[in-house]
Amino acid sequence: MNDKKLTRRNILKTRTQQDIVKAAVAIITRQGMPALTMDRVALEAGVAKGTLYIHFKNKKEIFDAAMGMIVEPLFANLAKAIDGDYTPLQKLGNFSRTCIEFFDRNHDFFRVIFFDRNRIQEERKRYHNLYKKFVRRVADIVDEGVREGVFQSLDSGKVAAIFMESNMAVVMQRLDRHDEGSIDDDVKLVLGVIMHGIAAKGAKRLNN
Amino acid sequence: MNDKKLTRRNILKTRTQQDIVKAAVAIITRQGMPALTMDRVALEAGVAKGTLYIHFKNKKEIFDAAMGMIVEPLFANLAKAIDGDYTPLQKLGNFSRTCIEFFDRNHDFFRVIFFDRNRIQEERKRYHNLYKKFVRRVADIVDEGVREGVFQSLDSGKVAAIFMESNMAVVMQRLDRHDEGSIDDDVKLVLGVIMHGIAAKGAKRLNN
Amino acid sequence: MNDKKLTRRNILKTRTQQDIVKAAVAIITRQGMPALTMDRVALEAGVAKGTLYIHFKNKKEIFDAAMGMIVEPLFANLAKAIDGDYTPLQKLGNFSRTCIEFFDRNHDFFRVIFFDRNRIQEERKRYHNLYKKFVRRVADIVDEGVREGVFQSLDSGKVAAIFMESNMAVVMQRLDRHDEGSIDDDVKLVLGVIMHGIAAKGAKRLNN
Amino acid sequence: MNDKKLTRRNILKTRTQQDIVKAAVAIITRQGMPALTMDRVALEAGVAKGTLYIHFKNKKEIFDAAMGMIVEPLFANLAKAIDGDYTPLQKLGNFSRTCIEFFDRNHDFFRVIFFDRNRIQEERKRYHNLYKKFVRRVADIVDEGVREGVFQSLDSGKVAAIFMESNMAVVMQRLDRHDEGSIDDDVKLVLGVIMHGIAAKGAKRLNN
DNA sequence: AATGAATGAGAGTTCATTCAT
DNA sequence: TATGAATGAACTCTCATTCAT
Repeated sequence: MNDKKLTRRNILKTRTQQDIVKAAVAIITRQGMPALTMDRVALEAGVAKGTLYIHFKNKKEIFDAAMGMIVEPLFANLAKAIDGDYTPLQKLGNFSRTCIEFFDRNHDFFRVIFFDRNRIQEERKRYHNLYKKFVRRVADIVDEGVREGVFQSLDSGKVAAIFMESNMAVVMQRLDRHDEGSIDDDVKLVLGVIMHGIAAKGAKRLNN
Repeated sequence: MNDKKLTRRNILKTRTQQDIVKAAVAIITRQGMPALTMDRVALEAGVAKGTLYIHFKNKKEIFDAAMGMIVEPLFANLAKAIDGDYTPLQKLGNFSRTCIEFFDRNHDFFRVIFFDRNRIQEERKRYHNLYKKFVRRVADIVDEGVREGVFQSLDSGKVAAIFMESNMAVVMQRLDRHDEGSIDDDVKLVLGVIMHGIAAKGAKRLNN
Repeated sequence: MNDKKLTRRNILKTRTQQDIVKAAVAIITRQGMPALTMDRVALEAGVAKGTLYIHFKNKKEIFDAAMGMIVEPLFANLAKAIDGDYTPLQKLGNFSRTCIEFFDRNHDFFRVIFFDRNRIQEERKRYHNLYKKFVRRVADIVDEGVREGVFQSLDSGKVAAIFMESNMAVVMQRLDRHDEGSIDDDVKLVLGVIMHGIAAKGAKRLNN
Repeated sequence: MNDKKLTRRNILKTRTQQDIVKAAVAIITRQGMPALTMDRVALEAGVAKGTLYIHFKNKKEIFDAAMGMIVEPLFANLAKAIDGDYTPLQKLGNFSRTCIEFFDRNHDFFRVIFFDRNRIQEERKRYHNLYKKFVRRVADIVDEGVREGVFQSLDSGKVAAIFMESNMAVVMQRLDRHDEGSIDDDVKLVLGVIMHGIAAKGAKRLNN
């Protein structure tokens, strides 16, 4: 019993500590990350500013705890999704489902992170709008291909987004690896995957 | 004479404006976005701080101009890439090439934007590292599939990134559209595209 | 029994109080006076912060007790040194010995108090260095006088320090007494004492 | 003319800069060093807090400037006093006079530094009082010696202070040099100087 | 058009002190 | 008596913005 109490404490720490982290999450969710100031956290958590420093060494630790509270479950679930005794294809499926479910569950939070409803950083809004415009135009291309019978009939907006993000995936891999290899090869890679997927050539199709 | 003067003035004004924007880009590139302060921009541009406010309404406008200076060419090129008289497939290829070329050309800038070389905000580093860890684990799954003969042999790191970003693409579409439709369907969509691509079923393969 | 309990309590209370005071002394000695915070005292003493306020009214009282613990013995010994049945000269000798012995015994503590080993307040360091520079220069003057045969051959650094502090002694007496009397007279006083001492003119010399 | 202006500027810098330093000096003088906060300096100087950071990098620089404004002249004069073509004895005399004059001139400032009229650090007051008590007791010893005909008749308070500070001079030399040499020798040194001075044995007395 | 000193709100952090348990 | 979480004022420092020159 005492044990349980202690364990609980260890996991959730103090009520106040929880309140603070929750406050941080709420602020990020409602106002965006740049709004995360110690004053606001204290106000939202209903404690004095000094109290924050009893429970956390500094702002970074509060931020980390807030991110952890949101994001850690994702990574935990993701790990579970691909660690079991599954075929590679099943693993990809699990991964995909876990991702989508997770962001669905936390949509308020991530809508802010990604599209930031917040005041200050609305600079991105403009680029977000431009981005959306291009998604639409790529979707038009997809629709065009569907009409011409060269593409399958799928949700063209989502397909367009997949295509664009696939390019970004390759771009970021190049950036991160400091890889300045053949652009042609990477274009072929993206196009190949988008057009024909990664399934082995003789493999039978997934049943949808 | 007056004309000349005016022209000169216009050029000079433009020059100063350009200097300021260039300074902003240089600071972001070298020191990261949180280092973008008016003081630093003025110093880098070789003008007084007050001068910035003659040419730009506020910091946001300088930031926008800096982003514009970098990003606008991308959107212009992207537009060119898909506006001409091409087949849908060619358009996608053009789009892909334009993207990769562009980020390659501006890799210094975007490495900072994406991976945030700077000191203070290294909070993200942790999440970036977690992300990279998962890319590696998904790449392992891909390799596993290759060994089992169910996936083609491709750069598994890039394929993993494409897969993960494809999921994010769908997630963000859902977020943006406030679409809470069937998760299963979206999992199928992602898996379908990743496995078999979007090419119409009878279509002949791209030649690589 | 109740007696015993009370006694015990009294001892325990005293023990805790002693622990606190010892902790304060240790912190000052090791880390300097600005490091003397209630948190650190509590940690060092092995009690909770609130406990400090049971035994002492406030920080000042802890500081006073700590200073007292160190300095009181000096004043006690000093009193003993000059209270007995000695000649004036013997008293001065006792006084001198008591002083030097005392600071020797507590050198760690006073090196911090005087020379401020700590980081933050290194402002003083600069003035301390200037002071030391002047001690050296005055020592050079003393050495010069020795070579010229007008001064005795003594530890010129210590003599220089004695001379400089003698001036400060007079300065502080003037300050404390709000004495704005003849500067010439005080210069003569210092020079007279430094050159010929205070011994009555006919008196025979101390034997060294 | 422009030259003069520039020179002036270089020496005195901006008016505001002067105001700030003066404000710092005033605060130290009136309220003691711990009262030197940026808020108070700004208030006293009649500028905004942010303005302080235009003219000084941080608090330390303001403090240094304030100390410099007061103390630098002393060191400059002291240097002048001992650098000229004087006999060693004259140099000591010049030094002494410079010291006393200087502290007389800045008595307000140094009374605070030494005896601190301020609230917070009144801890020292107690020790200052103890110190004064001992000066009085040593003065009594001196008077006793005078009556017994072994000491000359001088201002016994100042002589007592000189004696006590001479001991401190030796103590601090020992502390600073980490010198743990013979205490007896140092007692003899102090007593010797106090009793007979440092003049060479055959030298003729100063004329007072 | 250009300057740069001045502003002032607000940031993160520290710490002596209080008080319910 | 002992605890330690909570307080809140005070601290140093940053920075976008204004404005007289």
